Amino acid sequence: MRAKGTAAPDDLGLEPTAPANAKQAHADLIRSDILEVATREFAALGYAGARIDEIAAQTRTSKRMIYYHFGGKEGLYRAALLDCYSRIRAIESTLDLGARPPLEALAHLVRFTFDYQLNNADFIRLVMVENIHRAEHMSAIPELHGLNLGVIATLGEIVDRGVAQGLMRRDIDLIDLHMSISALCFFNVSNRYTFSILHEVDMAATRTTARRRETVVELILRSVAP
Amino acid sequence: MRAKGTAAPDDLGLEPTAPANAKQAHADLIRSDILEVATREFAALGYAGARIDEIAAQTRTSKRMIYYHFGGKEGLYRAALLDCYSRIRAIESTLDLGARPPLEALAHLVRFTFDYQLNNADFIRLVMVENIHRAEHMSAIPELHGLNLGVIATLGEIVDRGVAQGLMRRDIDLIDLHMSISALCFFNVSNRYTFSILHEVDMAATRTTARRRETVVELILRSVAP
Amino acid sequence: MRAKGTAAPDDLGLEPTAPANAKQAHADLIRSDILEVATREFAALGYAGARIDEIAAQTRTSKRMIYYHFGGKEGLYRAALLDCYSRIRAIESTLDLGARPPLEALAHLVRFTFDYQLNNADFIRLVMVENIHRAEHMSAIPELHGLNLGVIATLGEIVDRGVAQGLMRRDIDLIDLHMSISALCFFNVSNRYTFSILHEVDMAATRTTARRRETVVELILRSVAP
Amino acid sequence: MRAKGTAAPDDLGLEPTAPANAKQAHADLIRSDILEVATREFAALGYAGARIDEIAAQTRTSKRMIYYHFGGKEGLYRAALLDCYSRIRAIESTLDLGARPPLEALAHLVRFTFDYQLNNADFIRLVMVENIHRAEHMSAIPELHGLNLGVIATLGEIVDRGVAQGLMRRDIDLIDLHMSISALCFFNVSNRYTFSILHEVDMAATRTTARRRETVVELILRSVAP
DNA sequence: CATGAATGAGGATTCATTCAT
DNA sequence: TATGAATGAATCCTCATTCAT
Repeated sequence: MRAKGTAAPDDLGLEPTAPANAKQAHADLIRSDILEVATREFAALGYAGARIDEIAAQTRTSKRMIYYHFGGKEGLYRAALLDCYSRIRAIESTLDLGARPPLEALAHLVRFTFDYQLNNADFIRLVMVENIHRAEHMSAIPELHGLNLGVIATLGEIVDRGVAQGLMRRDIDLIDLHMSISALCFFNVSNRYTFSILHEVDMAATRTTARRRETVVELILRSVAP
Repeated sequence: MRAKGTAAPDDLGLEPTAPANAKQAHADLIRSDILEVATREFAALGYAGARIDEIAAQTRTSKRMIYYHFGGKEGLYRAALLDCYSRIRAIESTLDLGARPPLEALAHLVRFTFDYQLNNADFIRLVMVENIHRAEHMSAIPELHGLNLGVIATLGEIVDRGVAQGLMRRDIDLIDLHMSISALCFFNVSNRYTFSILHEVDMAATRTTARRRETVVELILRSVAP
Repeated sequence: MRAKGTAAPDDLGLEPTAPANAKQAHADLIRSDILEVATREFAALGYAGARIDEIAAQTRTSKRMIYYHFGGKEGLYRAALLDCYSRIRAIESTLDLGARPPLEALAHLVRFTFDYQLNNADFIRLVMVENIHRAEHMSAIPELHGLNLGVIATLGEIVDRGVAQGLMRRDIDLIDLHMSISALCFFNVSNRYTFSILHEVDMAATRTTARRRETVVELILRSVAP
Repeated sequence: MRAKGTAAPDDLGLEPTAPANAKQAHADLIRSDILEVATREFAALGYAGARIDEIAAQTRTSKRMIYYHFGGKEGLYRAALLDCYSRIRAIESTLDLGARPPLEALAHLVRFTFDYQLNNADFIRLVMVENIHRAEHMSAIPELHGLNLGVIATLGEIVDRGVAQGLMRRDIDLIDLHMSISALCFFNVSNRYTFSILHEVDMAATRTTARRRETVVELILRSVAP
């Protein structure tokens, strides 16, 4: 399908190398511009619903550049997906939870996760889109395989300390715990629209959101208590 | 535009009336057939990704009949959505939770929700699709507005009894509680594919699923404890 | 194309025979009902633009009846066309112009034509539709061939008297005269919309119309003056 | 929806700018080609009756290009309409009637109008089609609003001179006069087919046409006489 | 790199008409 | 006679992608 082997997608690694020169820097800007629009469009309309023409129109460049840099619609979608995951992982790695007491660290992690997902709805929606497609695109991106193992390790350190201090149960399954945190934070954004209609409430309201965050924190803290 | 006699989508109401005659019964069968296929296709490919041609090919009727009975792609999608919600509501109303002790009733409700969503992945995926589209189709289906208020009421009775018996906290927010249950059950199905890749586990494995169900039950029970 | 030889179209002769019985009378009512709607729809949307479904929906009967009585879309269109022409001919034959002085008779004929066309815009539009289709449907309706020869004859009597009395030129071509009358009256209705836009006036305004009628009368009278 | 670069319909303005380059020149040729065929087809079959497929088949390009350049059936129709009106206006502006004596100028204008309409039957038919649709497409083309006011002005100069020289009545309404000219010339083409059948004559015959032209000229001249 | 033009393969939708009861 | 259901053959339109300059 893709014409020539544009190496572009592989350039989207997690550590952006310093641009060799001004030309490369410009190219990076163009890529960022396109990716930003693409993320929004794929998140808003799904993979099939997004339009290359529309994405190009919202960019400062032309449709031709999308094909040049990303090879096609699928390449663009994959790049957007990888870009989103790269961002969150980069930020997560700066959390420095080791310095806090275990329960506080856990609460902090939950709040961070809650807020990040709340403020990055397009990322959440992209993950939904990907799940609808049974993660077939994600499967093809090696960088994403096991990407969250680092988060699990971080969680492990917190739990280890919590158990050692008698503040947490001994039989906590880390993946289970992470899944609970993710589920409770994710749903808040992912199902906002249908939930609002089914219950005739406004899930996007700020007050609702603030209360919900604390509910989630407490839920998680209770779940790890001995 | 369409002449008469195609109130089909409205016929998908919650109380299916007995077909007046053999002809109508046949039409109902055809509608069911189409809806079943449509649900699967929309769930698998999203709204834009699903193909009317493909849906028609998988039914016993022709593409033309889809337009006759449902008016078009959007009408079909809406009908599928309403059908899914109607089913779950119908089943929920038979749970008879009032006969059980409060904590057991709550646990039963959680297990039922968990299993139903696990066994009706297409429904879950359809809800995801709808959220990607900001519930714009759902908004246009009056029957769905406030549909879950009944579930909230049921939950309220359980909590009332729980509080009265000193088994539950006094300050439980019903919608919050319902949201937690939904989130924990939903995620399990909705994010199965991406989660499996990010953590290099198989979320669909039966053992994993069984353990997860009990984790969720315990999480909820702990959350309501005084 | 048409299934069986429904004799219906031939029944639409110019002299409606007295209905043999109540059943026939009912059938006539149905035909009238359908024809009225059909005339309006064909006039409003053209032959191809009119919809059998829509026409049926506006009648008190069903689509099936259109096929039963008129055989199909083309039969219906032809019947509507014939019906319109039959009406105008029937009315024209009651004008009794012979009793008036020649110039007055001519003026009367012009005013009648002007008003009739003004008040029967759907008829005018149907004639336009037919001309767009190069009168191919009309060609197939024998009753319409030479239908206006009677009007020409009437005009001839008036002119003969006018010439005899020295009130009109000797070299008047009757068809030419009739065409001028028709043209001036027809245009008023047929080109109302485009003319209004091109000249930024409202041709449908009552005052405009009244003045225009007298302009036309005078134009014709001047044209026959010796 | 459509990305950029397809301002084609707007390019059909009255003053065709010189194509910037060879590529654009080619595109203009293609647009002309399409427009020519479209005018013919819309004129022959009406708006709904014309087929995009058929139009495409008669051009040197593909159906896809029609959508690219004109956006769709309606855009194509509008472009054809605007094109026709632009042509006639362009030609009218070269008539140079000011150099002739008033009655001769008027006669010349009538003959020109008569001949132009006779030789551009597709234009006339397109105007009919537009009137059947109550000029809804024309309304949406700003360039056409008040387009004929220039012709009225030209007519005004002639009449002014005619009145000054005592050759014309003082109370001539310019729009009325223009309407009479238009009506008499238009009918000749527009109602050719039905008129021929109703009167069993051949309105398209050359001799008939030549005589009719002089009849119309005389009619108009008589109408302005003092 | 940039841009307008071009394209084939599909995809949603419509319509006149017929059938079964 | 009346009505809902059914249908095949179009018909309009869209999309990802490529080409020429």
